Amino acid sequence: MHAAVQTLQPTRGFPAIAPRQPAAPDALDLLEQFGTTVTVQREHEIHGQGDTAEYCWRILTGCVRTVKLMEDGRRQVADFLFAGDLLGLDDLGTHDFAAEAVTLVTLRRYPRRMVEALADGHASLARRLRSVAMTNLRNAHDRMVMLGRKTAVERVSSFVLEMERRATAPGQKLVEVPMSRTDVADHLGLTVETVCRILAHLKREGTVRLYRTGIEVLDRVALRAAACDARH
Amino acid sequence: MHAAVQTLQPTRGFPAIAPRQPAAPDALDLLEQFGTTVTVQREHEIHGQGDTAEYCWRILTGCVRTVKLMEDGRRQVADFLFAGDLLGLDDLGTHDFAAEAVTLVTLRRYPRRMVEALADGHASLARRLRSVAMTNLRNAHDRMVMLGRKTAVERVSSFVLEMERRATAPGQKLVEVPMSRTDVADHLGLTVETVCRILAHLKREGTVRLYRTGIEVLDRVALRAAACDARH
DNA sequence: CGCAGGGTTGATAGCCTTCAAGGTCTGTGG
DNA sequence: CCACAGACCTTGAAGGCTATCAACCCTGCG
Repeated sequence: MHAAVQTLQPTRGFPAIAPRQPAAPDALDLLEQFGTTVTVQREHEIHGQGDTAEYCWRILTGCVRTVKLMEDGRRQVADFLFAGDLLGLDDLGTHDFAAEAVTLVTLRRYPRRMVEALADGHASLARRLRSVAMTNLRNAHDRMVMLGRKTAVERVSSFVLEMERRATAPGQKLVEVPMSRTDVADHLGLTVETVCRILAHLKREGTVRLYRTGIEVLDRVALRAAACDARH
Repeated sequence: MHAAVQTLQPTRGFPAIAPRQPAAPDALDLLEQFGTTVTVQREHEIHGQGDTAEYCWRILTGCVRTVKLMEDGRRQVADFLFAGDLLGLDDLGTHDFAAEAVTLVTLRRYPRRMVEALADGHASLARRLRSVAMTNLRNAHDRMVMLGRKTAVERVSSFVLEMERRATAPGQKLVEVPMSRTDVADHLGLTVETVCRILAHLKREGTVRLYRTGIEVLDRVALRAAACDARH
């Protein structure tokens, strides 16, 4: 959300997204003195599934996906994270999913041990950590409804709307969609082909326009209707 | 909407399940002085979706379901809770789902305001609250894999195994399944008919035996195989 | 220029849903 | 005690949504 900016040149490809609250005081600032800035190349791992949770991160630029794998290779993308989002705070001793860089990513890294220690002494930080976990839990519940009860059209439409909300640079019309169709499919519990077909359908209907790494929403009303009420 | 809430003593009917850690000191004990024991009749609401989060609860006996509803009536049961489980701790200002009694339920109720206040002064409680939220988050992630990537047979098999782990009285062979087939279906993202058919299938295979309000696992190896590896 | 990987589109198959009809159990009232 | 109503459960048949399989396109890159 704001983070003292590091000594890094802007990355090409994926634009930094402006923070929601430019200069609000945040209990997480307490961590700043223990932070280190790191970069991770695209498609590289930030942490693995089952890794001991030594660090947590705040995303400065780029896009991260959190992934759970089944033994036979079936994959579920739990979430996509963007600039300002937090990663790895809400884990017990080990990370229960892998985190991978979708684009080139810059992160601010904090030792979990320090987070825990500081939280013991600062109730405001403890509250903030709880709030983060609860927000993530709420999102997880929404996603359970999506995966359990929504049709393919509703899932894809919901996804586009969520990306519009979370991954659009201010003043931009274009929704950044840096992840592959496979990533989207594994996030929505669908196949690549189904995601493609539904995006093509939305395009034919004049609801969206598709670009190389982005989507433009042309008819937000129609998209919202498709997101919640695709069955007639 | 807090129907049928009354202070009362322990009920018979649904057997109490022994807590995991009989006498371990628990930071949540700090809340005990602010607790009230209440009962809720079966099929009555404990809190509604969107209610302000005034209270949280610990379940003493019975079974609770947490439910999210879509406008058109589609329903997702996020979780089933049993004796020893906590409810409503991991919400922000409002509950983002409803909690309903599946059976007659007895609860220990605590004011959220007190929880927050105590947590500010007791780091151990704050840690415990974080741990609860993180455990729930982890479960939610597992459920996302189930809903997004598992087949119907795998979901039902996983469900039976989970109930065996969470809802079996110690020394009992019978897995208590107090919720209706509809509840199970809405939990697994399936229809009632599919749940029935798959249970019947598992019965024919000799994997389980079905009773009125319970299931007996006859072949745990086969069930585990069906839970993770139903595709050949 | 050829190759590799991702994206798109088409045809077919299959899993699960939908629709329909009985069956079973429980609580209630005669 | 028995009959009956209603809710839930079970099973069958047919259809639809999405997956699977396959081919082709497009783009970036060595």
